[in-house]
Amino acid sequence: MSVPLVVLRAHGLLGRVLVGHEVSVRITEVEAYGGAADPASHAATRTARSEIMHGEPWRLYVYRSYGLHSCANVVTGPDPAGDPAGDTAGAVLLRAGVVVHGVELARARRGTTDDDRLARGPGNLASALGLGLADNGTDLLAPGPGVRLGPEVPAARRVLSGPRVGVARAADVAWRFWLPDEPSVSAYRRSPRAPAAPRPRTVP
DNA sequence: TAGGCGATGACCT
DNA sequence: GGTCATCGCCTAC
Repeated sequence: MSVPLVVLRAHGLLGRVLVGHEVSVRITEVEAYGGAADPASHAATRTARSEIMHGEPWRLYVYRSYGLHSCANVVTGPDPAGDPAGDTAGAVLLRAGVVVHGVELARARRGTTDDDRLARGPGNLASALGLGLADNGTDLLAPGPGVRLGPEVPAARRVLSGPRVGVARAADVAWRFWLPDEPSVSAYRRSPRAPAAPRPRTVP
């Protein structure tokens, strides 16, 4: 079985720079979400909000969580190899990063001077970049000012993976990826609504 | 149209 | 470790 496109895209985004509103972040942690077949994905139910996930790849999908935090995703587009219908609307949630440009502005937006925590967690990352619902649908590859992705970077030599944070469904799918030895990577927390984790068969 | 939920994060013990 | 703020969506009626 081939690796889903969204997982390849998630790996490719690690180490890449996302330029926001006068702040740039090097991405250190991501989560992959499949399309209709992934019950944890917003694309599992096709609604007005998730419609963008079924559209063009490399668009920014911003949604609001708990009424307080904005979370930013990169739409990866259909995966013809993964679904004969080509209708697996994948997206990669940007979970954490390191501010590499505009640190002062990011500190002001976040209200902290702890640089490791400026973009730690999806809500904080979006906050540091100044991303909001107004940025939803932005073409991340379009040249010029505005939110966009920096150039591709060589694949990371080592990428760690684990279960996705905070999801109630498909909570044990290890589609969370992060770079080792990065203090900006957020801590794992299982959703209280997720069923109990399977007991590991061997102790590492 | 009303009610409930959630891909969070900060704070408290 | 646990609790809770807070509001945009989604679903059911």
